[in-house]
Amino acid sequence: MRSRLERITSQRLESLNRIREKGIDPYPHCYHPSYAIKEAVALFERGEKAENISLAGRIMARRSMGKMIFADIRDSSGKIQLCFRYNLLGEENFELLDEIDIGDIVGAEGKLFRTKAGEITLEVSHFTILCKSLRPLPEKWHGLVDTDKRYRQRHLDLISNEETRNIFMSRSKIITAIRNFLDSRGFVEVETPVLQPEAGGAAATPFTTHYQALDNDFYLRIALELHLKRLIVGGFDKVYEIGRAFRNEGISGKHNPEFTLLECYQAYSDYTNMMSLVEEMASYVAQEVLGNTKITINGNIINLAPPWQRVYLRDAIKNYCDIDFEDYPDATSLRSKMEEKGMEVDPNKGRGKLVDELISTFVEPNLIQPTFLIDYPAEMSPLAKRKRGNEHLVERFEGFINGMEIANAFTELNDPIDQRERFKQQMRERVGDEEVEIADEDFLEALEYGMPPTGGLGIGIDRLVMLLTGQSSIREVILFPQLRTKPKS
RNA sequence: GGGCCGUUAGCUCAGUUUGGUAGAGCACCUGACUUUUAAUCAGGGCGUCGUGGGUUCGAGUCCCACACGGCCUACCA
Repeated sequence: MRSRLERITSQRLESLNRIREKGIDPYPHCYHPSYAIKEAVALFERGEKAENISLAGRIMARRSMGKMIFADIRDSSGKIQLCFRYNLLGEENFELLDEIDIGDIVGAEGKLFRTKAGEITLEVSHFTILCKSLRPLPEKWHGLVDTDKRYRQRHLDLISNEETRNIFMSRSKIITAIRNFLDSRGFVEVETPVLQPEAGGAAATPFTTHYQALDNDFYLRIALELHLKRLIVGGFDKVYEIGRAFRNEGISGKHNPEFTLLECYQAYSDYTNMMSLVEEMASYVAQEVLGNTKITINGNIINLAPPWQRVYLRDAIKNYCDIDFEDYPDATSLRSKMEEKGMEVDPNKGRGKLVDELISTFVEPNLIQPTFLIDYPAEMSPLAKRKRGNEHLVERFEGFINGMEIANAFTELNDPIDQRERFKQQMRERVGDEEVEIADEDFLEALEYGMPPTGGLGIGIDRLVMLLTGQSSIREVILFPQLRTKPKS
């Protein structure tokens, strides 16, 4: 027994053969429409002549009236209605329309007019089959809804759902705007290795791979930091990289194992300069992409315009959970205080990770308006420079918007002796199999040549896109999010 | 990793309470129609009910296991 799908596919294959029998190539090599659909519509609306124009796109709907057929086609710019008339096309061409289905891609020439109902429409004088589609598209009212299919078959999601198209158009515009912003300020974009002998620059579990040519196990990078700082040593005073980082950790609505990270470093700067950079960049990007620095999420109006609120981390934690981390100088005492508060605490966590837990549990959910948390405990941040006047703290901030961490930045540690000591301290204080910063000799040696005072910044691009497109799942802003392999049926 | 919910036609969904021949809309096929636009009208056929076991005279429906997905939770950005 044949399924519906098999019937439809075989009907379309028969149609394909009939097209070939007429001497027509159903898969021609190219077609050059004179306008994108949106341009053609704009032309017509301005009252300019729109005759002998050509358009191309996928057929999304078809309404046959007998001797007249309406069809909607869409290209990446927009949608337009085509009108095929028997007396204009002639019998042979009009009958060829029998072989054209929803989902096929066509080119059409003719002139634009406005129908009685007021819709701008191309009256087709000639058309060309550009690609025969063999499978039926998802349903026209609801589109493709099933999340599993939407992520696995993103092409169908993009064909069917305008919202999805808009999100990824926005994503592209956001990244372009970031590049424009940084380029205009004299930053140089670079590319550094994804495959690394040590996974440094953050504390996270890396993916491992084997480098055949070197007969060595390698890691996929978990951050961009160390190589970029080596470029600062090399004299690139303003550098950035937008690239994929990989962390072999949980998958959730806010985490994809491979994610896009922006890191930028500016010599002769400190973390206060990076705060200004973040504020200005975020509001520039929002203005460019949304035309506004105010965004609405979950009914909250969030204003990205500078200045963002600045709160000392110590004060924020005191404020939201009444713990002053300066009263607890080691992991043991802080852990018992947290347990006293009824928290279940992983005994493998060091003091830095414990403070991090206080932030994410008590503070982060409350930071809806853009907020910088400032000055972190030194053991949380082995790559950051100690705070002027308080050696237990480092000059670091994280930027939060809508209860989500967006940015992380510090005054970069450029004292090679302290840097070496801080790596050692990480290893010393490591408890169990806790992930900590790995000492990277190439990086340490570079620092010994001298790195100018430098401000550094990391921004999770996927999360920024979530924010600017109003999405609550990271999978909605990544074209092909990580999913388990489906078993073969 | 843990908890809850879900998986039925190419797509969107009913049907599961109370076991008794598998349903609708879109899409598709045939016919009518030269201003439709969720076109309309008449007719048509199409299913490994996620997978594998079990209970039963009989399972889409009840039970067990597994797979995949969603949300929450845990680690992290």
